Amino acid sequence: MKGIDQRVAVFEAELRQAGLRMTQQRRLILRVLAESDDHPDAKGIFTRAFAHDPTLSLSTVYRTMKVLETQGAIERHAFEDGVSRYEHADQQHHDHLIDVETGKVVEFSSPEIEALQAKIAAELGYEIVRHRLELYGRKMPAGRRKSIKKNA
Amino acid sequence: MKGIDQRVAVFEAELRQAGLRMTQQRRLILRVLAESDDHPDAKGIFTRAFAHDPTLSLSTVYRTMKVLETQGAIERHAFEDGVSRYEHADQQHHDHLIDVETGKVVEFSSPEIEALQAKIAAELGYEIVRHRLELYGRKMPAGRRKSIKKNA
DNA sequence: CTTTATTTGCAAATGATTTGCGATAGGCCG
DNA sequence: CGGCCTATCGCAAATCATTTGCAAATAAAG
Repeated sequence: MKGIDQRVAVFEAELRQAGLRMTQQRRLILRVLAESDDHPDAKGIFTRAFAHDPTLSLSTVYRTMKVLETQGAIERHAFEDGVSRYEHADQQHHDHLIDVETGKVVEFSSPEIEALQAKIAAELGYEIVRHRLELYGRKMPAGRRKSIKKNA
Repeated sequence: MKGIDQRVAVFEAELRQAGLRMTQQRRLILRVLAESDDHPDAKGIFTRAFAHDPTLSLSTVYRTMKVLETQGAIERHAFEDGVSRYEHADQQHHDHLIDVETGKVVEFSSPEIEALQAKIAAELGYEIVRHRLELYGRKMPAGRRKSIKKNA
């Protein structure tokens, strides 16, 4: 858990510059987010934050998420379950692999896939603005990790 | 518009075999779907079908879509706007490119990307069950279709 | 410490999708 | 063809996640 205070400070500066305020609840939510290494949804964030401040309301969480997203401090994702999940944006771009059994989210990135996407879009006459790539998978029995053969 | 009746007949057989019934509304919705080459949502399907049968209800559309999906007759997608969109499933696998300006959906498929996905998943110890790949793009001025350079 | 515009909490409003229930109608039998 | 039985339908009410109106609370600036 290092760097959280700095991150909060940076965000506060951005807020100020946008004419917004750094409130107790925003500070708290920011902290909860920085301490999370998973992809919690609004209710999850609310629950964790509520433990520190029982006066916090769920709508404040939603409103704060929107502000954070607008400021580029977090990223919002909507996986198959439909709800919005969030993660702080201080990391490089990546996509997600979701374990269909446990719901666990694994991050990965592939320049090759990105390049292919750009190529495909270009062939169709488009340039990519953004994309969404989610793999839903099941853990393989350890041992045949390297065989990517056609035994699907 | 050919083959629709056959498609409906095939589906009717599948239904029967599952102990379900082929009703007027299911027939109608199936027809509307077969005649659509876009990716309509429940409301859109309802509107088109309602024009042929003003007694149809929206809940019936939702219920029917679930049945159709369970029977494997259609595929359901949820793009960024959140609503479920449907398309008939009698075509080979493909992904989607959504025009961010017009909302138009273009279909494409890329064996290379599929292969890369499988490879990445395998490296992480997973085998892919399914995936979701959506490109959100903007139409390029015709002329530089082939240049996929770094002029983003 | 006062002022003032931003935020908050709460409750009510949305919007998409689902569901309970009584009425309707397919599919099957005779 | 006439009925029976259960699947399905239409409708209204219920969910669920998320948003919003409004009055009270509170940052931030002077």
